[in-house]
Amino acid sequence: MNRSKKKVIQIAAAKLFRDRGYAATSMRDLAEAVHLKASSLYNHISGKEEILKDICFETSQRFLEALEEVEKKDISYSEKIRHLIQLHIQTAMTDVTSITAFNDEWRHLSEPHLSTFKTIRKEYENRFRDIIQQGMDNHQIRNGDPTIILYTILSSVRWLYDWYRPDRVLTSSELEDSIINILMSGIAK
Amino acid sequence: MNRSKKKVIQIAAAKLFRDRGYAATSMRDLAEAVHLKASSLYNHISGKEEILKDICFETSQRFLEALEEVEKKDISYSEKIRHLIQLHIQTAMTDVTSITAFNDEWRHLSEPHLSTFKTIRKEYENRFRDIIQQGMDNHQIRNGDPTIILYTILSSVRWLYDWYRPDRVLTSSELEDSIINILMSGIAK
DNA sequence: AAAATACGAATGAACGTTCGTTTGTCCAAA
DNA sequence: TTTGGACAAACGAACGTTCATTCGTATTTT
Repeated sequence: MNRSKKKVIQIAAAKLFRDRGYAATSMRDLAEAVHLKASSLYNHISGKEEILKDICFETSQRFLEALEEVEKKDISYSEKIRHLIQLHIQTAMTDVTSITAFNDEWRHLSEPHLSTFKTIRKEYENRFRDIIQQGMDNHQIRNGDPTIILYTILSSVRWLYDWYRPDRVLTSSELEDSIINILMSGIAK
Repeated sequence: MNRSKKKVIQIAAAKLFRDRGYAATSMRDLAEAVHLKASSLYNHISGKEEILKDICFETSQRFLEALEEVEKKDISYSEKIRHLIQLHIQTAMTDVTSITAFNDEWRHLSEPHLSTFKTIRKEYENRFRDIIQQGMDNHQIRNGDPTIILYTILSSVRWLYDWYRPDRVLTSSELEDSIINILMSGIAK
């Protein structure tokens, strides 16, 4: 039944990890956030790192699945890139918490999870970069170093989870359009 | 006399803060990095947070001074923005370490430093945003939400200090040109 | 229906470890 | 002779985690 309690802990943890970072979040902090004592947490999870591990791998799983779908779509390469940018923006806004772990806190994983995560992340980047490269080969994307383009895209949306809170006046699609427009067409007139 | 020793500690600390984060860096780790014992550090610094504080405020000081210079320059607004992007790229590459503290680890500051830092940072952002706004008013920059543009620019270079190491094949000016080109003109053909 | 059993969930107390920091001592340079 | 720097030892506090126990609620046995 109560599979939900683990999820509750995970979500509260993701929120704390975002606000204070993994290392600066104590199990007692986390316990308080879910109205428990620290010791009670261990009825639901096996340890602090398990939480981080679960968040990281669930998020990477979601990104990989979404990438897979984009790859399969029968659309132009620049349209695929558009979709992927959209994916990152959407994820940053709908899943404000997990993104932090995925982007920043994964380095606190210990082996063997750390290596596994790095491999998965590297694979995601490679496949994203392939799409950029193909976009260049097909004259849909301006020539340049695909790695620089990749990382610039990936990090250009990193401010969203520091900044974006669901109660903003800006709708998500306005944000989406603006950012995609900057990355695709630049800010200069 | 030995003001230099404090600087050595500060630089080693910045490096560790970048690699492991402030909270996950112990004074014993730091001591080892400068070939001292933990207790000896206190002959040169007053505590862990002082290091972080110094890094954060020295870096913000440098950014503010550079901004000031750009503001004074008699060039177009899009050229000013170009200069500011350049500033962030250059800083990320020449001062790989401090940037982390300035971008990520400042939140571990405690009051009153935290509030002071936030204020300074906010001021920097406001003046940067003003330049973007003026660029729009003078039809040099595409219309849009200046805040979105600001944060997209600021975070689009965030990958550099995770990724860039001085021993790369890519020269800094190649990197500069590429990133500025993406932000100013976009990636689409 | 009542009694016995099993189990999930929560807790306080305590564990060993590591944290940042302080203290007192020693030595070398000035 | 003074002073600055390095160090070992020790400090209380906080860390993640374990453990024995308790409570309430199902499930099974009588």
